[in-house]
Amino acid sequence: MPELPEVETTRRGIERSVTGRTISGWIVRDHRLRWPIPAGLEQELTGQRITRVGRRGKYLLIYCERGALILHLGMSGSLRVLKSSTPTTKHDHFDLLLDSGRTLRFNDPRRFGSLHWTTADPADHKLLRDIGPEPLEPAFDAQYLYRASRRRKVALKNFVMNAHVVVGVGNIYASESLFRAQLRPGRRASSLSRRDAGKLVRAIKTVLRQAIRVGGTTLRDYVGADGSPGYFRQKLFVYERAGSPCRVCHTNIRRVTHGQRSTFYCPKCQQ
DNA sequence: CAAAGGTCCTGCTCGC
DNA sequence: TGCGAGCAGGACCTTT
Repeated sequence: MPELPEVETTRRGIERSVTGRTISGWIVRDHRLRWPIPAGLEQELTGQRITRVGRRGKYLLIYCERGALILHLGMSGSLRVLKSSTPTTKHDHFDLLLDSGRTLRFNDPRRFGSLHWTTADPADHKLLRDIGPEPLEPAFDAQYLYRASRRRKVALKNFVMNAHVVVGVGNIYASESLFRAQLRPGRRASSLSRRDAGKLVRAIKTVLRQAIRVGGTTLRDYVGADGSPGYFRQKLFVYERAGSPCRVCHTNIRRVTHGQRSTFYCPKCQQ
């Protein structure tokens, strides 16, 4: 999916168009997502003003006067700001109509996305309650990651992709961050030294920040709120580069599988 | 046919 | 023996 940089790009992309606007309508065309879109939201939402657009991990938070929408883009979801008269296409699941004559439209072919409504603090929601720190916040530091990795037998790659350890790092950025930190993805998490933990934390922060700066990574479906792709794909060092020479040492990049997901690394740069 | 950016849930194993 | 945490695998989908 959309990993953290793509979700953050979407957040920034919709922020200006929706903040302060009043919701004038709600249309559900296909309620089938990871969980069915809650019924009765039209009553709930119509007439409310949107106060803020936030993000927690890969979840977008659309705060309204009397509650908040919690939206996940899943593997193939995208959220766009369009004129409400724009014709719909396949896999358009819902429209959040605004008093500006525009609409927030969610499209998701694979239906792994989700939408929840809460009148409580989203941080207390079941989906968000127990997840790890934000990778770009100071709380995510070498000491935290080092401690969290003690006695953990999983591969480092799976460890950093675990949302209970740190949020927002998915398959692309896990491989890219481990390359930048010069660490083998298949190593046991427990083998991290304090120094390695520091390198990995810095690598994750740098990679995510750089990706956000260029609007994320577009491989297939992903587009930002204005329909434009992200440009980080051109900056990838290892992801989807199996068989191609490493951009640093020219050794061929390898692809292996960890927990049914592809992992890419340079056998020379990453030890 | 395989694989594609996510993550929740289940059931098993391991170690205290 | 019992318990909880950690871990692997399955499940959910459509498209290329």
